[in-house]
Amino acid sequence: MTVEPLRNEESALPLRERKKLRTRRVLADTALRMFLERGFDETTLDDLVNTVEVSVRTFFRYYSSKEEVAMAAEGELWEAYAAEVARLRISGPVLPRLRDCYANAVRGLSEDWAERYLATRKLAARTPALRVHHAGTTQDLHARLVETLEDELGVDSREDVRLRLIGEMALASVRYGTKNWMRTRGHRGDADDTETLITEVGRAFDALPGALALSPDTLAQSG
Amino acid sequence: MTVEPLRNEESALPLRERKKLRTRRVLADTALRMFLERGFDETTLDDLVNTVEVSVRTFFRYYSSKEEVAMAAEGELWEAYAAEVARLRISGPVLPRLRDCYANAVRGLSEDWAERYLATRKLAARTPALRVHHAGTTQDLHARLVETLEDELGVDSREDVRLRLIGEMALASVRYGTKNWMRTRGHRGDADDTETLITEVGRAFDALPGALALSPDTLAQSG
DNA sequence: GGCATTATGCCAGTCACTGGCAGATTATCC
DNA sequence: GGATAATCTGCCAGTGACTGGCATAATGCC
Repeated sequence: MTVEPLRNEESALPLRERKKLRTRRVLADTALRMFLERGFDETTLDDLVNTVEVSVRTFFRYYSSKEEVAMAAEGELWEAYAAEVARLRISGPVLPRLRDCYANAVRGLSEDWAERYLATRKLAARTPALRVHHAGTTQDLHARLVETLEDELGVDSREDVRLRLIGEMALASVRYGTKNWMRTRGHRGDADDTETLITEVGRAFDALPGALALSPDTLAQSG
Repeated sequence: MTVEPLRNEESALPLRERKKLRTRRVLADTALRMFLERGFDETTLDDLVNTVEVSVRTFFRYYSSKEEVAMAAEGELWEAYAAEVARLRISGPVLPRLRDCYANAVRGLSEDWAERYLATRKLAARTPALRVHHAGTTQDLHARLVETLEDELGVDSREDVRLRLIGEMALASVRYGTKNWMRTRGHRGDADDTETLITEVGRAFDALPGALALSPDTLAQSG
């Protein structure tokens, strides 16, 4: 297995932990590369683990499915977003805070994340199985967000459906802001990719009131 | 295979078509019953096809996956909803029309649908694989709705993100209205289940503006 | 009744995923 | 620095979802 440089300063960790971290990364990076080159369905897990020189059994100790390793970059984002919302102490309107949390989460990710994320989403766009997986993880994230909001606001989401709805709105904004980001970013990989992503997602958040009131008459004022 | 009565008046169809329709239904009904009794993961496809006395190969000519046959009732709803939106000619605010479409779609479904749907959703609530499948089909439905709205409104959803957002809002309302319906319906199967479902989903639609403006200060006015 | 069409069943195969156990590697304690 | 405990990894054999190809059977049509 090719030894790759560590992304952050986790060199302080014990040898065993560093090795595990590296295996995780090599698996995700190699998987992404192979899936993009040959296609997700056309690449078997055997292909992947042979390339990385790891047994199948070991693979499943790092990732719970072929889909998960493909979407590892998105998983990082979801984790960061959930953590950011968990730290939140709310006063004032909730939705703008959820938007801020997203920005903070993205800014806290590692240097090369944006590039990997863009590649991941491109792969998902052409792979039905990954779109389904994406939908599933998004729903899981929604459940976590709502649970956090329940604790923070002291409201039962079964009693007040608005908690669930606002969670959906936030995640919808994330989803379609990201989609627009992918379109604008095209094929190059700029250094300020993350800031563009944050801007696009912010735009989607801001478009929510307009979407709610959408009618043929209001189509003129776009956004 | 036990011969079940036809649900509607499709007796006019040629024999072959009636048989196919019946096989489809027996598969879905038996699957739902077995999954509820023994659990989704614990019931193999072999168990199912042996019970229905159909070969595995034939099963996959009717349903594309084990998940799909389990969620057949939801599939009927999604089809009806998409068809209803496709018939829509919009003037005035879009969101209330999407709510009406849902009501019309539900009212157009067959007599025993509500009972099967409730059972389906209960099963999905305790089966991770089905929750993922549900998320996936919802996303597919969203794509169809947005496409329809694009045609109807003459707007490109890539240019105006509000189209996508309003689709998400509608489907979120459907999702959480349904969740509340399941809670209120509990275990019995009333005759007016469908109207209660429509009412609950309507409530969720109406809660959207309040969700958008949600803040600790507005928590008092629930719904 | 005969022929074209279409549905079904069987077979053999691929691939994702899993439990259990043996062997290797790393951490820890003296 | 060497023994021991904890952990990680690989191998094996298996299950179960899903598929292509081909022969057979049922149905529709005349």
